[in-house]
Amino acid sequence: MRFSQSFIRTSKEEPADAEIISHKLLMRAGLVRKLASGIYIIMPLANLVIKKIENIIRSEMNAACAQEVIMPCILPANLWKETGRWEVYGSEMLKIKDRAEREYCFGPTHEEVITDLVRHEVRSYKQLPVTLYQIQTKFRDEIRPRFGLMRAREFTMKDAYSFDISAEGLDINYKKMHAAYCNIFKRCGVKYTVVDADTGAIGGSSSHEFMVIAPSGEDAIVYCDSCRYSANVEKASTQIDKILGPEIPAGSSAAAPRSKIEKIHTPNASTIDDLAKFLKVDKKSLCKILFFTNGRAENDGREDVVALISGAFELNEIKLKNHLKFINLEMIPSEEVQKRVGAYPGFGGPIGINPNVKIIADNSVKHLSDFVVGANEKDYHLKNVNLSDFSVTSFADLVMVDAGHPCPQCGAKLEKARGIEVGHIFKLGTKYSEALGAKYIDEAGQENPIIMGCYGIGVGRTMQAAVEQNNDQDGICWPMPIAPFHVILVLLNSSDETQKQCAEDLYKKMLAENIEVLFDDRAEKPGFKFKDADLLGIPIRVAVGRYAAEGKVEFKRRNSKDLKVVGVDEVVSLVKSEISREINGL
RNA sequence: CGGGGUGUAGCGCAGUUGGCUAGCGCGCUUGCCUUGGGAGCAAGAAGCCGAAGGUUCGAGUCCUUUCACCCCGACCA
Repeated sequence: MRFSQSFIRTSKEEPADAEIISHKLLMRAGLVRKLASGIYIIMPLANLVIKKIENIIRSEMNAACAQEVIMPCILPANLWKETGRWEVYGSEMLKIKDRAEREYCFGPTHEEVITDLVRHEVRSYKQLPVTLYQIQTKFRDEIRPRFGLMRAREFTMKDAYSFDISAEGLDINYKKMHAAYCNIFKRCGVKYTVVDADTGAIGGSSSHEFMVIAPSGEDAIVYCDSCRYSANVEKASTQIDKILGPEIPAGSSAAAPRSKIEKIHTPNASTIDDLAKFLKVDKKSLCKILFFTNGRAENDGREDVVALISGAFELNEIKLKNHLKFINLEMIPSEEVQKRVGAYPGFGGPIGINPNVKIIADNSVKHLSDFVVGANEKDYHLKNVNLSDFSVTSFADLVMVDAGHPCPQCGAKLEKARGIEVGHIFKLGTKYSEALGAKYIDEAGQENPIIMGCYGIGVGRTMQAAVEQNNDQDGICWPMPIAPFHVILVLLNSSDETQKQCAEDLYKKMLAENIEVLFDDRAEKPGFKFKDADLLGIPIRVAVGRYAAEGKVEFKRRNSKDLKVVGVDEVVSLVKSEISREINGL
């Protein structure tokens, strides 16, 4: 490609609405353009990168025996109503109607469609297992799109679905996909880590996320250096007894009140920190109360709950939401807490509240004795409270794990980092096959639901994550396997006939050798071209300049300061060996 | 959806005690000059001042409504 004829539009000025480095670089290097909030045009250069990522994905999927299909992006509503997700997915789904007022959505994910396909095509165990995938445009009407392709509303996703006759079969497929994903991200040249994850709206029994580590990542993860445990904080657990001491066994003498409950005056101490300071005790011995609701109207199935947790921890709302099986979880507005729950915000406690309100307690509460709770009266708390003083509806792990907490596996201190979720794999089990009646007949002639897994990769997000991880103050530094071009050939002085002839010859030679080369033949000054070359981040730069008269050119790697002057006749083979080493050697 | 903010040339911005012809930098066009890290000079093109309504002799500027976009939260590949 000749730069002079290309549709590459670079800019030295930063766009006003980009926050993170990769978004700025994507804009400055002319890789993407925004059409509307969360909706982007992929420019020619970015398209080259995306096609490379897609082809890496394809080769690994095919190697894992997955077969590519293309499902529609406009999906009929009835399938979604069958699984109940027409409601559950809610306003994140873009719903549309045709001229006959029939309802459709623009597909946000494809479990329903693929399961519908398989229930019609598969009858016998002999047809299983099978894994299908597609690379296709999705639309999710995100509440807040941001960071360019990082959280776009319209985006390209690779989604794969496996169908098995047994849990063991699913395990095998899940491991295969896990390995394929590792290969894919490694081949894309990004540093990633795999973490235990929450399954969210997709559902299923277990899942792992593939995270590209970057400070700008939207997810927090914790990991353990000594045993390699790692998890999204949404999912992570810890060892409570290492922090609070052993659990107090229910019904034992220790669980019985040791001292009488005592009402204490605690003026203005309405937060855990204030209260701990006021009472001169550790936060551990306090019990925090939080008020939640499923957000529905009073006469439309509203359910209010309170959650209890040791003052030593923060509450993880995702864990609570999963435990309650709520579609929605919101905090009750503090001005309504008294009326709805019968507790006094800031001085709230589980004793004496509205008996219809469920009390969900974190497991950490089992480790507390003679603790402090609010008295449900302004400026008063109760001390010497124990679990036997009120009735807990259910216990659950509700802890938000943080850096420094003990690793759930080995007890070492956990570290915290941020990551960009580029891939997510799920063991779905029979959630969709049962809802849609996707069954097979086994050897004994029995009908059973098919056991499913699903596996997603955000293609555009992976591209941007690669930029987020591979850049410097001058621009992008593409990893070789996904670089839009392998080489940028820069003619430094286009009015110098010797240089020009030399560069044109080299360009032809490289094309003849099938080298992916961008030829900067523009009549610009050298400095201008160097800046563009750095911004675009093409891994190898060959510059034709003042040494052209001696039959020599300059060879430079984007991610190194070293400049080599090499003969025109040897540069092509040098370029070729660098490219093949980095693409095949990874 | 709740909270905060911004809409003026392709991009980044100034101009808002109402006033005459709406400006600056970058980019763009033409010419000259220049060619090793985003050169210089000269000439030029480019704006329904987000949209609609109102107040006024007069609105980019004031009022009302509306739309779009961005940031903080929940959601996700």
